[in-house]
Amino acid sequence: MINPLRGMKDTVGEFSEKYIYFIENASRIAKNYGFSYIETPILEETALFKRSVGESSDIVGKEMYQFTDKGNNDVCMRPEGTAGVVRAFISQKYDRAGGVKRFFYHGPMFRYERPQKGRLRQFHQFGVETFGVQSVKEDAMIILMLRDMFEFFSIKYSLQINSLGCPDCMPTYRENLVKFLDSIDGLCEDCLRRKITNPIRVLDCKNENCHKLLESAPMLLSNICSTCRADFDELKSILKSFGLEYEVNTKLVRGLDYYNKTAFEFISNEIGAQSAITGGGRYDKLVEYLDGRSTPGVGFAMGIERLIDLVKMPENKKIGYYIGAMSDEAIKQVMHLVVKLRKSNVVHTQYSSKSLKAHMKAADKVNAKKFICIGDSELETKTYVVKDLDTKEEISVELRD
RNA sequence: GUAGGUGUAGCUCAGUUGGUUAGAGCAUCAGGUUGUGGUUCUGAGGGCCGUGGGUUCGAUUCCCAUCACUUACCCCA
Repeated sequence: MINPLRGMKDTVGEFSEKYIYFIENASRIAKNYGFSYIETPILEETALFKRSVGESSDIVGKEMYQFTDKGNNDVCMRPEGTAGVVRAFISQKYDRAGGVKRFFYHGPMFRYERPQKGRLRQFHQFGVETFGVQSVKEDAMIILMLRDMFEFFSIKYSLQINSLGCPDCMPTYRENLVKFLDSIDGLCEDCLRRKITNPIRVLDCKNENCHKLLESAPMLLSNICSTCRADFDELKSILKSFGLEYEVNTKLVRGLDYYNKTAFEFISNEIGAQSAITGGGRYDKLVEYLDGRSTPGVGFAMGIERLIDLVKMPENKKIGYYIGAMSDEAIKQVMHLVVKLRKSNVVHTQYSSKSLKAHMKAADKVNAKKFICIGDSELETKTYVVKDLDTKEEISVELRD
């Protein structure tokens, strides 16, 4: 027997029902907010992710499905969605055209990691990206849209926000932080490594000892420039005016190199260790890094497998028809009626003749609302009965060839 | 890579202090005297007890290895 690869799952059964429901409704809400659908290739040049996500991140460093294709190109399967969308934005020359573009996307992403709860090697993200809006009002609007989505799906969350600063204030802060880190002893192994590769992430360490050592570390938020500060204050005041609760987490860091200014995470405490169900923020320099004309950007990505268990589906109502045959002669007649009704209804049927009782049981199983059964007497009288399985009402209908 | 947990029917799990024919619930299928359902009753099918080796007269059970799944660390959505 051939099994699926480690960390790969089939989308079937209850998961597929929920998946479709999620995608349809998240898409609908995104459209209400002015986003339009974009789909980019799963396979991209490896350089795209090295330059955008950043070589210091584990994603690029050791988790990419990377290989050389038959044309000798260094390619990899996308580990995240933003890089591809930004690449497409530039490829379409939207950066030259100017103006505002809003996109939403969804689909599989690939990271070669050890699978655990809420983490697969092939997983699915839903995300949005806005290009060409410098105002932090867009950041706020995107966060408000997420609130709409989570409310629609009845998902409980908490929101954390932070500002990562900009190219004017971040480098200075980073230097100060490294100086501070050099001055202390006893950091864990991971932090010593992070000090070199991506010092900001030391702040995020879960090791208790490191936590203590970092209590007197310089904080990002108290070192950002006046522009960043003003934007962050405006973001907070907008969220407040919409009654959206948030927590400022000065240690919140995005794992991807391209983020600046606004960073946020939606967190659930009901799903295990991988509690971040959505992460996002601003990336004003990314278009430029990827050789486009400088264009600000902001967006988020949600991990669908992480939040799908929290999605509450509406109760399924009885819908459509069940049509059964009670004699072999009636099967053909049933098939004709089934095909006719399927032009505008969900219709279930079976190709074998069964007792009326057996058919009714089958109709209940598929949750049909209307029930039709055709046997010898129906063929003889040229009429059949449509029974409503909710109201138990029956109406007689003429059987035509 | 590291650490813990789990592998028995399609699914969820019992069980065997080592012994002939391995159980339950759910699901599936067929019936409950000629054609009115959702709860019920009866019956049937379905298992290399994860794989390989060891101990033993005998292993699904004990020992070793291995693989798979799972949770957690790292990282991230």
